[in-house]
Amino acid sequence: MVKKPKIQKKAKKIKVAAKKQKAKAAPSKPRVFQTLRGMKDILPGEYKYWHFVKNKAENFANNYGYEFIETPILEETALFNRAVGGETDIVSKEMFSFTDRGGENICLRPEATASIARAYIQHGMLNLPQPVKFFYFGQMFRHERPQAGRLRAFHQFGFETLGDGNAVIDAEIIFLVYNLLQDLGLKTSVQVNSIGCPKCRESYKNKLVNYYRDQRSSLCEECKKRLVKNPLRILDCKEAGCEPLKEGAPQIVDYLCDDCKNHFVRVLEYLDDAAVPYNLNPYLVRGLDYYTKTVFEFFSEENQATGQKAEALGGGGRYDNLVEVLGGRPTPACGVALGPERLITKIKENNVDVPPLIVPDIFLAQLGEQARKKSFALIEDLRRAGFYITHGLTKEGLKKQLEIANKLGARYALILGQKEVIDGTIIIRDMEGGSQEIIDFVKIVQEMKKKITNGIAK
RNA sequence: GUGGCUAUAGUUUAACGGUAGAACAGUGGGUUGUGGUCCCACUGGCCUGGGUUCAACUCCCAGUAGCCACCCCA
Repeated sequence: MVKKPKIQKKAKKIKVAAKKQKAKAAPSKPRVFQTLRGMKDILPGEYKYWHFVKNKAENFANNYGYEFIETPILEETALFNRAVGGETDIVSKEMFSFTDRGGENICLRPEATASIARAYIQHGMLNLPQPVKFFYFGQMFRHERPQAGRLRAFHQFGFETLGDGNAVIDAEIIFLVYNLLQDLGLKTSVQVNSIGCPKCRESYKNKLVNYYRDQRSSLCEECKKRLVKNPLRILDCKEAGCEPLKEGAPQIVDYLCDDCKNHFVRVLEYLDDAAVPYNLNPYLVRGLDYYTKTVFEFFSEENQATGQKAEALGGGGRYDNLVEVLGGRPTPACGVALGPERLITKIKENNVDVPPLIVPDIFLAQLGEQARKKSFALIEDLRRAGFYITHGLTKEGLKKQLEIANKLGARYALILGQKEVIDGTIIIRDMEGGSQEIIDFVKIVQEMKKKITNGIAK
């Protein structure tokens, strides 16, 4: 390395000093904050999509008899350890968990089913008529590397049925979600599998381990570990060495016990009867420990067609042992979760026609102080009469106000100026055609009722 | 968590080792009582920190964030 001449060094020093002084002289602006990684604001422009999805989901919940429930976002970390499983990815590497001021080990919930099972037990809901059916919608948190459609703070909504082990329940949930997705304008397909109960799964695991042990050398490193820890997951692996092997692997459906097999067959029969198209996927293994018997995932259809690797729009299954694992009485249950962010992405991609949020029926424009005062009272009258109304009370000039009315998409503008105040009249302007009529001020509410209930609006 | 790509007005973007132009949006005006078209003007920007250089928005490094792949799932 060449040493710099002294003069240059000196110049440098002066420059740095100058910079420092500049920094002092001009007090730096406060820094601008931004959302944490993987978290985002839902802005008004985006909101109609959220309203669309949430609204439809809530309607389905009502129609299918699911009651609304909200559980806290913070829970004891141990809850998920126990329910979801300490070895699962979600718990072992994706939880926002920390020790709070009281020394308690708590976390932001990574999913909702565990909380719902907890609530069911805590509030003695086994004493309610069974099954108990819940609908939830809320934020979940997973500390993952974010990208489109995978966030650290994201939403899930879902349907859970506790207290009934009948296969109809599984089918109904799949059917419900299938219909909901269609109603949202999304063509989807369902993949279904059964992973049996702990008993038959155990015997299947042995078969699977035997099969793979013979080919151990072709397995990837990860799968060699899985062979011991969680052999079912090997079926999920996409490594070049592992993937082809699953062709010859024993399939769990062939090893289900009578009870599990019957259950699965019945689920499929119900789906057939309801004409829900589904694909049997013997390799579908869900990543949460609490699942038993039926498991399923929903994908958008074009992803299947193009073979593009798809994120699931939703998934779920039966979890007959969860309540017991969490200290409750043995209680069969089944549920599903969906991701509104992903649904919205698809809705946009498919150009689904999403209705705008409330558009004002009426915009009231005013000119002059007297008119403004009179308008203030009139707006309230119109609101009470049930109209969606906005106004330009803070504005001067008609042009400006009509411009706003136009941008908002208001159907009618009411114009109240000095002239009208003196005459005791008001102008109704049809914003689409531009035609205007002058009405007696006292008759305006009645007149608007005529116009707007006459099928033009709402 | 590992690897790759990216970062310029509110948004989408252009150019350049000598500090930046556009379109759309916003504001004001043309029209002080009439919107959606048109015309004019204005506002507003190089993610942060370091380094190389006489000079960095530009090159290098780090941080941060976004996107992509893996992992996994919503």
